[in-house]
Amino acid sequence: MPLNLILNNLEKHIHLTREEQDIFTAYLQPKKLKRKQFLLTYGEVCKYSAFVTSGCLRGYTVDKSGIEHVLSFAPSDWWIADMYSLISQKPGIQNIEALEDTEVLLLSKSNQEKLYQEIPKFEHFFRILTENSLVASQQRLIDSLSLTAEERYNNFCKRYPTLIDHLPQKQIASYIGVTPEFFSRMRGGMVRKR
Amino acid sequence: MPLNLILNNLEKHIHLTREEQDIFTAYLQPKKLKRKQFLLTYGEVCKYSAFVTSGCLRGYTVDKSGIEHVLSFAPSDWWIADMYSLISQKPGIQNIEALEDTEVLLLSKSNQEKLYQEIPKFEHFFRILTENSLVASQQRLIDSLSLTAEERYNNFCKRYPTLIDHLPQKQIASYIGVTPEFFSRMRGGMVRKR
DNA sequence: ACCATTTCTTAATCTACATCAAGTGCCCCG
DNA sequence: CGGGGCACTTGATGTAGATTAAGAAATGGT
Repeated sequence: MPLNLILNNLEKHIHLTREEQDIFTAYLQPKKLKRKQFLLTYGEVCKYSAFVTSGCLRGYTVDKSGIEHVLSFAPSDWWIADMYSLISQKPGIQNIEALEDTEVLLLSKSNQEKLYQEIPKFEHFFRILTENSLVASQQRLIDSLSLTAEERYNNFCKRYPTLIDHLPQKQIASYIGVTPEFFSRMRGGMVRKR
Repeated sequence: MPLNLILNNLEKHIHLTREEQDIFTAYLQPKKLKRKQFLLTYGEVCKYSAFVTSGCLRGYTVDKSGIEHVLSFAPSDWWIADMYSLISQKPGIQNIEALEDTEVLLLSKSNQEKLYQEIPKFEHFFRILTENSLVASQQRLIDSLSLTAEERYNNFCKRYPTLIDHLPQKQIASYIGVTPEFFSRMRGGMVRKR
């Protein structure tokens, strides 16, 4: 049951009373997405944080030559949003799309702010969530600056073993920052070793 | 006077009473660093968030072939820490070094946590600070995936005009992710245009 | 003021990865 | 159950930026 999943997710960092759980869940809005349907598109203002209860989303940008760059995957039990747009309430730069039929729970920015007021534990929770995202983002930047494509691929396999055999290769290629062609070669071990 | 600088910095997001200011400043620990002195080195556990009141620091990692990658510059009025290590309290991956004689105010992790308890506004402040870092880090990742070195250089010039003519070129080269040699060419406009 | 070190420039060559092109297999939808 | 697109592979060629090497200029410590 989806509400259990999100309550357990919160429980990783904060403990809520029964009443607090009820306040929280009343702020949530469930939504179903079909494969290839968008939760958010480029230029839209991001108004929600989304928590995935089943399926999988991807967040990506499109550069000026039309190439897509996957910024994040969100399988179930993950949060996703275009943080830039959510914070600034300016038109965003991400598309968030369902890679398969997916169910999410939406928490609007205004409800999120109400939670901060009403139950300060939520400010604590989202601070920690954001800190962890920051560390992950910085690590990915370090990897992109200092590792080869193959090393990044190996890291990805170690870190996201579940995603690997469940996602189209081109999505993973885009995430680690190579073309599908080069990715295919790497997997086949056809990149020359030294 | 350094305390004013940090209090104004807080004031960007939260308002403190006089007493709260006093509690806060009592938790701070001033420290002076000489040029080339380290605030933190690889393998050390990061115990402090540092706020720069004068001078400039840089945070960088060294990859396995010995190449340095600058992750952040911290001129005065900026916060810096090895977030990975600060959060996990595991040995860190960053070196934080003074690029010139620098003064910082240190806030220990334990004092920071005390502030969260005693004055919840601080949790709010650091949540926002972390959110902004996250957005900046994500943007930098997007840039590194989708822009050429020259475009990243132009962005850097626009975003940090003050730093540009005040930092050694090789530091900027490292930040945008190119060799000093290539950086020099770019600046000279010697990279062939099309 | 001076020397040593570091920083910056310029040039020749090299390489990881991209691009372009073609072909194969497969999966989804009508 | 058939076919049209999409995902993947493989090969030939192109290129942004790295590496190596060397000299010139700037800088800072004594």
